[in-house]
Amino acid sequence: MIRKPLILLVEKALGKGVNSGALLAGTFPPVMIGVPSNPEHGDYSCNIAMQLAKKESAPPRRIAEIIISNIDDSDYLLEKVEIAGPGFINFYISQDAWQKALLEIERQGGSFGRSGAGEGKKVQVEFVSANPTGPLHIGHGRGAAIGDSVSRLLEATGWDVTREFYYNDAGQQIANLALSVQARCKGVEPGEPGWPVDGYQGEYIKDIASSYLAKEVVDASDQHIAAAGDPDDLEAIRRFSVASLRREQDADLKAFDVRFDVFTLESSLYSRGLVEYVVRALAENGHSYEADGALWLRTTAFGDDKDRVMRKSDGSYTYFVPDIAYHLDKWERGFIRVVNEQGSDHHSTITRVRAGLQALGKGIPEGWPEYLLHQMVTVMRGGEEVKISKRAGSYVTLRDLIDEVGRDAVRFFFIMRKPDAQLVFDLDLAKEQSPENPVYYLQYAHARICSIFENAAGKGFDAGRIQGADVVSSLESPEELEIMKLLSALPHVVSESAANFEPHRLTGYLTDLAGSFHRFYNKSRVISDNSRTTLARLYLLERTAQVFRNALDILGISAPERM
RNA sequence: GCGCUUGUAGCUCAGCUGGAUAGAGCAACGGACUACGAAUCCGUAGGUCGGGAGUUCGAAUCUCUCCAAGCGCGCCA
Repeated sequence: MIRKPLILLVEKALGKGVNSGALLAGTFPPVMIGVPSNPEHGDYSCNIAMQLAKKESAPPRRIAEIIISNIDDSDYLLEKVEIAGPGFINFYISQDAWQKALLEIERQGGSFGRSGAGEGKKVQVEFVSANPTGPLHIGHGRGAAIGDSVSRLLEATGWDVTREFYYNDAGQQIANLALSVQARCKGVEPGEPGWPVDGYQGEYIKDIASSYLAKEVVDASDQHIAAAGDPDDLEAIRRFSVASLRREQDADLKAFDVRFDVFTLESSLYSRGLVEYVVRALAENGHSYEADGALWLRTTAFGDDKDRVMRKSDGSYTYFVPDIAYHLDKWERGFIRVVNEQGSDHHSTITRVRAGLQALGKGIPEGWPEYLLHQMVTVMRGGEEVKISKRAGSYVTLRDLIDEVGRDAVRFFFIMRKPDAQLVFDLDLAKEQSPENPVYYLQYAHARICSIFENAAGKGFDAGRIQGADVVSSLESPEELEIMKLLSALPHVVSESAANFEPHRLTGYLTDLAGSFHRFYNKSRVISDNSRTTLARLYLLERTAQVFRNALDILGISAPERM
């Protein structure tokens, strides 16, 4: 909000410098504006003069002088401009500009922080994509939180987002699932004769078996299945089991407030003939060959370290063939961008999927689709690591976590660190609703502001109906300025978060904002005998609350008015 | 052995895409409520940015090389 006009000022100054002959013509690097770590160096600084020193063959400080002398600050954005150190240009923003920024925040209201940068173009975000072989666990939770936040960030920057969930409803894992349920139907326990190799041992398998025998009906998001109740009908068991688990996962996602626009079933790629089509197309393009009774794709031609089997000697396809078919389908549905959010344990699929898409020769860009990988979550309970094993049935489910910790805290914890760093989830700490928990820290800030508004209302002040233009000039204390500076940074933080798929930047921003509010609160009284100061501060806090709500909304976290 | 990711204060982590004196929260110690929510604030202490070399005006950030951890490296998904 301040940064952009500043960049424009510098760019215009460069242009004027060229016109007057003081600077050499040519292309300039993009103007970068940074925030100095030392506040004495101004509100913003620019290093363009040092970057140009070589090209202009002039000392950076002289270039900086030329730029400064050509700056036309007609809107009185700047208090002063200085050259410092080796050639930094330090900008000191006028109080007037910070104060006026508040008026702009009020004007933009709920849309402040958002932008139209994506121009309404279509982007698909695929995430979670858990197979229906068990409830969602804590790892899926991280994927759900990151995927949903990134989707919201993309929406906030003007993209038309489709949230998509892909699941494997065929194949070996599902066969195992069906066999496990069947064994339970027949009263076979894990380890006993007749228990399937690699069977799923969790309690939920037993539950599905008894529901099946009781001929229950299951309604999942995309399926309506009535149990046959016949323990010998493996196909009926498979369909019932998948639907049952889909229903459970739907409920988990709903509890987490994560919704999907499209569910794609792997089986549909076969039934629509897409898998066969892809295999044929790859063969026709000369990228496949037969060896050892199998059909191979020459992925080494596209950067892989070895070729991969497409069709096994038993005639079935390996998982990555439907994956390619699925992504071709995404492309043909018109998504110029696709973001796949998944666990980093699947990172080896990236090369294969992209290789397959390149081999199809459809003109799909090499870097398409984009991938966003998150590292593993380790769960600590009682100071010990909880081992996650789906087959043994011992793991923390997402549902347990939400029930114990609360949806907002779980979401916040999952996104507060950059996705590619491992996450230690300390259950005991997260359950403890203490101030160590950063989500309480910032929700408290919002609740505290709302509480001030209530008090103000009791004294006849309506924080929502203050004429900002009349009072903002009273806002000039260091604490007030600190808040104003942070507020106007929101659009930049949102666009950077979205561009890099880094929701944690926004959580960090919110923690900073909460901190500067709490500092202000402890230092200054909002409601006082001085009505002009009171009105000005209420006006400032009204904008602050707005920014909390806008930013928390982009993260899918609530902004409670009391706690 | 190869690939991806990570390594920053005692612990958990930031560090705005190469900028100026590396930051925050916990934990430790010392302070602040007879007024708007003390779920808060202020102060003190705490560092070889894993080690080494290189690139340049300038490196936690880029390159190379070691060391350590996690995850991959199936005719599993």
